[in-house]
Amino acid sequence: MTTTERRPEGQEFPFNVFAKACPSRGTLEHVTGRWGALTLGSLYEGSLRFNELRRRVDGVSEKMLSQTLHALERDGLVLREAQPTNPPRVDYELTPLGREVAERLLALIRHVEASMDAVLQARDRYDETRGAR
Amino acid sequence: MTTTERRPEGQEFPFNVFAKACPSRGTLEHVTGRWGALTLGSLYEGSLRFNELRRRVDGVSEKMLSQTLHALERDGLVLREAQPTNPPRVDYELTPLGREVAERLLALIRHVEASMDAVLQARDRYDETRGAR
DNA sequence: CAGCATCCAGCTTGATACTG
DNA sequence: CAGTATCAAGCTGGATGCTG
Repeated sequence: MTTTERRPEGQEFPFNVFAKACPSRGTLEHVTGRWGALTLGSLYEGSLRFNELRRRVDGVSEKMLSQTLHALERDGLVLREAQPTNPPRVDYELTPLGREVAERLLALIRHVEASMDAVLQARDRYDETRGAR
Repeated sequence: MTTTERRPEGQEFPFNVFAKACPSRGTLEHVTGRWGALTLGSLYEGSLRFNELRRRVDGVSEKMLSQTLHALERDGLVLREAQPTNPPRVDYELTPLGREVAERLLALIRHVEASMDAVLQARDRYDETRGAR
């Protein structure tokens, strides 16, 4: 009856991203954040080394990539494998959980990419009608 | 042959979110941003007024919600319908395009929520092994 | 190669006050 | 109700320099 009810009966999740205090909101932000999304998307195609990732994710800084990878690793979405060689070699790959998440994420990304013509047209219309403000 | 090839043959999209300059990256950020995601998710269940949205999206400020709605409206994902009544009444709802995007987004959100037990366990493991640094 | 530590500019955000 | 305007503050994130 309350307005906070958000789940169909009998399928209640304990976690609700719409609630400020829910930890799922933090994980969603790691996943959908600017660099998190692109990192997961890149790793979906296979494991990559640090600097390979850096090149794939156009525009990411070393610091941000490192930070992003730590968050994703801590959340159990990315696996870090360091070879004790010289020079050092570290491979990053998705965990099974990371793969599931990345699949959904990529479905979203691909759909956004495929919608960009419509989006750009919508922007033009919007800017035209209210452009002069 | 180059490392920038990211699409299967014959199915090339003109927009690639992995490229820094691609406008799809901006739209993806509107969609997946902290408030964008929760706004789209809320509107998926039906049209809502400004302050209803504000209550649904726990923690959003007036300013951020307003800003978020503008971006989503401009991208053609949200429709703003203002009734010229007094007091004013404004309803926000998803466009067909917004609906398609929100569907993918919600699939992601639900999966993250459903994975939180595993995520929390992964965090515990991570903090335990490297916690003392 | 694969990072971490530090510094700091600037953008994002939240609070507050005000308008139609 | 449905916003806009303004301002301070804090966090994000880039540049730089250094380590193993």
